[in-house]
Amino acid sequence: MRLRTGEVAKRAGVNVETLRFYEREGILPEPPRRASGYREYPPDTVELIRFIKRSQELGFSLKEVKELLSLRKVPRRASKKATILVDAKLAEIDLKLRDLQSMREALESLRCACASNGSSSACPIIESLSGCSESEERG
Amino acid sequence: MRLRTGEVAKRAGVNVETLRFYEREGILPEPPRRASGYREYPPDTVELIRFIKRSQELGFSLKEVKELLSLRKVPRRASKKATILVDAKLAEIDLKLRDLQSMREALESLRCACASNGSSSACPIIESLSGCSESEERG
DNA sequence: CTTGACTCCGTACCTCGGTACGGACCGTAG
DNA sequence: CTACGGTCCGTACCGAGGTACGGAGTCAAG
Repeated sequence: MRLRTGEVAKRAGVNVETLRFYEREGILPEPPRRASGYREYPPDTVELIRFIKRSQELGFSLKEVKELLSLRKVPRRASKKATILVDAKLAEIDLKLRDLQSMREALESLRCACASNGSSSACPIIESLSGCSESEERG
Repeated sequence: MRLRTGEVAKRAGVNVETLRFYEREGILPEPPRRASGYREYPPDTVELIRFIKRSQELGFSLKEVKELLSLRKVPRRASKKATILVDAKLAEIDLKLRDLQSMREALESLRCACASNGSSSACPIIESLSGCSESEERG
């Protein structure tokens, strides 16, 4: 049950050209080919692409996604360096989680602000993400 | 205590040109000018820019950031439509939070997998974000 | 064995989010 | 008054992440 480009693209919700693009960029592994040259993808390629797309929505670049994916196939042993990389990613994710959470709270309070009157001018949204306490220098 | 472009840029950690770019795009409001034409920013512009930058790291486009920012100045009354927009954003954020959380868990378990042996080939990372249960059609 | 949809490949092009350039003007320390 | 750095503006360019095009080969249905 192998899939061709069109089918994979349709199921994953992306353009066929995108598959070729990812392959060129080394993000998607080169699939086996028929004699005719047609690509034949294993079905779980669809999940892989969805993962890529979601990661992008979370603010990761393709380069970072590639990194993330490379973690799949560490040799189980001798992966102390991998662990370090994982820890770095975890920290990054935790930061995103915190930021997202405080943006959420800000929006929530903004929603309520329509009910309660409010004459203050300080904006909770901006306050939520403008902090510079923990992590300066991350641009 | 108003700031000029260079100072704002330095404090916010962006290029001076970026300020002009944001202004052109209508993301940053046009600041007052001196007689000479020099921009004079209120100091909280720095927070605003930091907000923009962090939002981008969370996967929001400049267009979305603009939308988010527009929520600041709804007239407190008659903002039922704004509430709808806020709710949409909240849902979007919740989805990001869930995805991020499950990516986090996957990475965490991957980290442990180095200690425990594991002969399975299913990858927790991809599994974490490949789900299609709740929200098909979000590309 | 034709037709129409699908796939191949290379190359060109596109949007987004900036960055850089260059020539003129401003502001202030010496 | 002269430097020298900051700022002005318009325009050109850049990298990331795709997207489109066009000509040729493939494959399954009729």
